[in-house]
Amino acid sequence: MFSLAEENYLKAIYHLEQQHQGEVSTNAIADRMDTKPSSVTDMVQKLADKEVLSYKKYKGTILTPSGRKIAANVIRKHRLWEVFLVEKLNFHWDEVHEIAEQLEHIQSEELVKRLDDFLGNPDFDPHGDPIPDKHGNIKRTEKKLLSELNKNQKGVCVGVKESSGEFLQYLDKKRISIGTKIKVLGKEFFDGSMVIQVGKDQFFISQKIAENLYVQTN
Amino acid sequence: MFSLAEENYLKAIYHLEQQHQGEVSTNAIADRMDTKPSSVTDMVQKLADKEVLSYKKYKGTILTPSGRKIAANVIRKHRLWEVFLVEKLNFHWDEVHEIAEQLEHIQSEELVKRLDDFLGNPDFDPHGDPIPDKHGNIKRTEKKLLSELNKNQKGVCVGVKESSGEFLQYLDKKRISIGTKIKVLGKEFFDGSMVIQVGKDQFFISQKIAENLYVQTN
DNA sequence: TTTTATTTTTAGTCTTATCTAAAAATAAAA
DNA sequence: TTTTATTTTTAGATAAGACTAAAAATAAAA
Repeated sequence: MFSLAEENYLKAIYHLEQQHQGEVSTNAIADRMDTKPSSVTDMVQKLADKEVLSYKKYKGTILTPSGRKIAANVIRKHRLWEVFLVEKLNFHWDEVHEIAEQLEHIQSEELVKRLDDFLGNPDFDPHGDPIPDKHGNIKRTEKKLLSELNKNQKGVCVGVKESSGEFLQYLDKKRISIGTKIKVLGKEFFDGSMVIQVGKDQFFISQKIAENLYVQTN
Repeated sequence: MFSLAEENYLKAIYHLEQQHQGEVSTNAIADRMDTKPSSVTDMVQKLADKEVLSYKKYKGTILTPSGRKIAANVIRKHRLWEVFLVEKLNFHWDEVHEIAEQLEHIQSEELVKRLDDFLGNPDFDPHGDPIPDKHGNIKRTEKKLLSELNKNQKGVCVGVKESSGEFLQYLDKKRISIGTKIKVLGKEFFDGSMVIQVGKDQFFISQKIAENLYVQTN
């Protein structure tokens, strides 16, 4: 059994691993968790003893498979609860994070199973982030076309299919570039057009645009 | 803001006040919370400083109105979550206590408000216990113990005093739940045992059973 | 390759909530 | 009313998780 603090460390390290690929530095963890590096060192040594991560002094840490599974399960619960809050309690997608941050620590496998079923076994949370399955596996989607995304899914722009000047100039005007996050707010099935969110701007795009933008959804 | 431990103390003291009417002893709190009396003394002094209860050495403690309100709110959340678990996630009424014990500490007024609406503003939890309103007021009903009824009197089951798994499972076996009509066919004054009618079944129950079932007679 | 800057760790302290053991107060019994 | 038993409190210790300040290791710059 892991304490609330331990779970939060594992979760933070998991997320940092995704971003930076590989070992995570003490300072990076401290930054993300808003604590001091010395506190991180203490905790990381404790978690290394529990064999949920491997740690070498001054060399950073990396989760073990068992640590990764625990972290993924916390994230699973977080995202399932976010779905509950938005879909069932009608919260807005920007109001749910802090509450889910508490709910993610409720311990009951049965509860998670039933909640998952109650919500219709969703694959994504309200922000479009994928929900890990009970084994901690995330459905890792390779880059896809923006046009393949559905309502409420989110992606990061990783490339373009067509690279004509007109198209790239259009993207510049809309402030879309490699690394830009895009969220699908609505999708019209008749003509494949979309309403998307880019930064704080929301606007309409045609299917032709959406079919020429590669996004990554994990 | 009160810590998880503080909330649990307030809740325990609240329940003990109901039972014993008036000041609550240090030992009683320790018993209920499964801690040592010395720990209780420490916490009670701390809570007295915070003015949620009043405490005089060796004389026991009693909640202040503000302490009582906080306790009632924790109980409100506990019972609302129990309704959620049973009504929405199809848990059985003997499986929900421990999970609700965790959920009751989630901090978000908005969440409670929306949960309450989502559940249809229930007045009672799955065990028949009343759910305090947002001000901490409880709708007090005229319930009595089945053991107080005499031969030929009738009542409707409205709650349980004990809610251990064993007892709830016994009731299931006998097909007794909230709303079930019960008629006393016979009562043995020597040991308080009864013969009762539930639906078309007639059977014997011990005094211990009768003392843990609440009924309403009007 | 030194020197300087940055990162990370260690050592020691603090708070919360718990415990044990002993002392003090209250209640019960002789 | 004195003695005995019970309850409650105090004193001191411990564990988790955080902090500050200083030391050690690594990385960057001269």
